[in-house]
Amino acid sequence: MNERRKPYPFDWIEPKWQTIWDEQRFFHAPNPGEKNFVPAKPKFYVLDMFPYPSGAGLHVGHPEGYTATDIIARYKRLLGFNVLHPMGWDAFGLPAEQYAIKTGQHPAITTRENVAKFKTQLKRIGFSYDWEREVNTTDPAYYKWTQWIFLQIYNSWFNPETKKAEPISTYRGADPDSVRLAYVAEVAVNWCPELGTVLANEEVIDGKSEVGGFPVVRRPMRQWMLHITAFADRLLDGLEALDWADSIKALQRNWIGKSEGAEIDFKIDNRNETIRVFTTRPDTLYGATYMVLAPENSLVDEITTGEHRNSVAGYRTQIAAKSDLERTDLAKEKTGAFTGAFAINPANNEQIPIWVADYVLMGYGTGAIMGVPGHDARDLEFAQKFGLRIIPVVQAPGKTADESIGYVDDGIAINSPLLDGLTTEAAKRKITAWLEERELGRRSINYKLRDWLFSRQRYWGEPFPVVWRDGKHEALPESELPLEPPALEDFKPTGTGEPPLAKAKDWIRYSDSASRETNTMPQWAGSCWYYLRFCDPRNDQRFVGEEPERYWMGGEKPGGVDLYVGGVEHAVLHLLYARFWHKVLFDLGHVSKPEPFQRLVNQGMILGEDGRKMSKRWGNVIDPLDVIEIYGADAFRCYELFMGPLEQMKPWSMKGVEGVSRFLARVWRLIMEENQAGEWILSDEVQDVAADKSQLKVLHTTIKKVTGDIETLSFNTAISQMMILVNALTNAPAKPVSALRTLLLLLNPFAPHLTSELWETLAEKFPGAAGDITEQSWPRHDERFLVEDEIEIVLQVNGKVRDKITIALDATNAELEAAALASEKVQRSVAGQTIRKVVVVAKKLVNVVTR
RNA sequence: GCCGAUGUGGCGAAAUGGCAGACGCAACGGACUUAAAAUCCGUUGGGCUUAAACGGCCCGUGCCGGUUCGAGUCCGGCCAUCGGCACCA
Repeated sequence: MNERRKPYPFDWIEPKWQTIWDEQRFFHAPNPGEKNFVPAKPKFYVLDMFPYPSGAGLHVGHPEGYTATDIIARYKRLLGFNVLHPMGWDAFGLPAEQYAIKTGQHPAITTRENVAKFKTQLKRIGFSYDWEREVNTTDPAYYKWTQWIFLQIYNSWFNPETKKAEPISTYRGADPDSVRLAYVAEVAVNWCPELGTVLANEEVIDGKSEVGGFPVVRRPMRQWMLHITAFADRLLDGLEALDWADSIKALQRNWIGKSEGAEIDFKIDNRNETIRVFTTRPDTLYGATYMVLAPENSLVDEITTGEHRNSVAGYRTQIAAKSDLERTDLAKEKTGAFTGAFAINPANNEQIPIWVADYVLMGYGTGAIMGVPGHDARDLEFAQKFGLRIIPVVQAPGKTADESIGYVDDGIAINSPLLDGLTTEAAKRKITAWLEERELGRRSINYKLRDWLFSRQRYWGEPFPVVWRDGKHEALPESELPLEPPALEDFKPTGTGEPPLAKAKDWIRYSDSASRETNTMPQWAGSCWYYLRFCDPRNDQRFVGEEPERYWMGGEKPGGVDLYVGGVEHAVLHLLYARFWHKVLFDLGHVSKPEPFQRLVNQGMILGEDGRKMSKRWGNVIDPLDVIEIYGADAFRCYELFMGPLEQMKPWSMKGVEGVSRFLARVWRLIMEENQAGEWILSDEVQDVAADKSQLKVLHTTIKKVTGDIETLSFNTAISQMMILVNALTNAPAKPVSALRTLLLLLNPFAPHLTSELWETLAEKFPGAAGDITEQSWPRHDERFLVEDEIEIVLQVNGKVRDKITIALDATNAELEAAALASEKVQRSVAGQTIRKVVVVAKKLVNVVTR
């Protein structure tokens, strides 16, 4: 596109203002006590999920949320807030390491290059970040504090009395290592041979690695774990007071997966041992006709009797050989093997067989269940396949006992001497109390949430500040932080499960008697607390200064960050992990708030023009810089949000960008015109005249709507309303400069370059508005300009519109009714019918009812 | 299977229980132009009625029912699409 065809000269306006903003530090937010800090202003902390700087650069999906937050940031500044709006880099991670393996280039170099690229792109869009607060998780000055926080976690335990994290020194037990919030355990991990690392459950999708899609197998390994499950209840309860979408809260609740029930001990027949099971339906105990142990349950070997040893061993081998994918395949039939052993049902002392089956998972509950085929779909299927007894013990409403087999909801207890006639709820209470009295069981709560597998066998991550001595781990002193990873030539996995750091023999050797931990932390670590570091990013004494933390994370609500915007893909893990760390830091007194993020919004994905997910494969990826080249950054920003509601998934459309670009050009031409020489000069039509009544009405309607819409993040309708205003002003022979200035202010958060330039141009000819547009105040609407003397009233007959009349605003209901009945069209519609009722809605409508 | 979200013109989408489709795109017509682009103005849910215009009428927000003077919006029951979890006892 050549110079002449640009709808307005964004190509020089945009770089001009970006330079001014940078040089004059317009968007730098000083901390309390620093120069230019204004204590009287309220604070607003608006945060984006910081990106992983990949080699591919930004695509149009990233800036959607970033534009939304930037509009909020600019709007809040005009409203007189101290705004914290930072950006940084979540730069540890696999791609840079994989690239290093392929090319030998150190991940730090790749990361530096990618960060530079991302930063250039973000700056080109005109975001008002305070770049002086930029952080990078791979910077030793940053991960020093990531390691420090790990030590806080390591040096804490969860006190069940106070339900809080406390320093390990307050623990009175014999073995503190057994209760630390960071502990080492031999666990079955998701080992990915291809990546040469273990993965968290969350990083495994359908038995394959989330990154790369490589096969993942189960394998026991010694791993660092974080005891997040201790906080399950608080993570659950804390959701209540947060302004998050219900759907996101539901995802977290679902992930935590709290279920209440009972543990029940079944005595093994002829042995002095019991099998403990967890059930949410203790009321169905009389219907428990068999038990099942998970194949990995260590009791299996002990109890299996002679003639069944071969079949059980065979079954367990067969299951062990299966991948996770095969095991969780729902379509398959139930399988299992009888152990030959029996247990005693504590309710009725009946002997019931003990089976092994893979539909019972070792990782949930106790790794054993009581089989109640009458009222559990899985147990029913299993019992039917293996011919086990099925007893109905809960009667479904309106059904016979036999018809109630397979009924899994609440009903009335039957065939249960102690419980007969009780509702499910009452029966649960009674049987639990009965079991507790006899010490055969107890109330119990189970969670799906597992402890967080926190170690990775990688190079490009934070090393653990831990050394091993005589087989025991101990923390490094704080003075040795940051602990930097060793320089390596070869980043390849060792293939044995030993991390790449194991290759750095000198580095590992800490002293004659101690050696360093060679695992590194997962990528989640750095992002668990970056929002805190932004408050005080250059502090080298503390992970965040107390005063900046209290100021920026302050406020009346429990969460400190006022608005957090990012992709829904982080709805569970990142947000749960960050909340967990935050609660530990809160308990230990390091931060002032119990929750990190008060209001959370997930932006929807942007699809390609073909309606498919953007991907290289479809060739439908849109590069923001290509769009900006043709239409400018302001048009790009506006289109990102004009497309539709922020949270919705929606397809990209270049035609749509063009439409928005036309709108901005119309704004430009409201104020500017081309002279004979083809130069843009201030238009003669811009005059210092008062806006007329209709202009004032649309202007103030726009102020009101845009303000309300920004608050609710309804940016698409805010832009629509500004289009209406511009359309209304376009044909005015004289453009009142006051109205234009208001328009520019309203549009400024959306199109900051264009409006800055026009504001400056207006100021040259029309005095009275000193300073840059970003230094002005947000306009307020005046209700007086919205009301009219006369108002249009809709006349309905039986709910259908028949006529419209214009009538005085203050017309009484009686006058409205009279006017409606006088309408010729209404009379025609009601002719020959009896009027039964007339509904009058003041200032809106009159409905004449004849039925 | 469970949980959640969504369903409105040719397309992206608007609509405190009160005129369905604002605004934008696309399309069509007009003005300007030698011409095109750009720009400006106008038309645009479907159908019936009418020679045409004006006017009038009917239908229409995934489907079926309900509440209401009045339902895209509230309630009940389905269907479809997308997302999450998934043998979680």
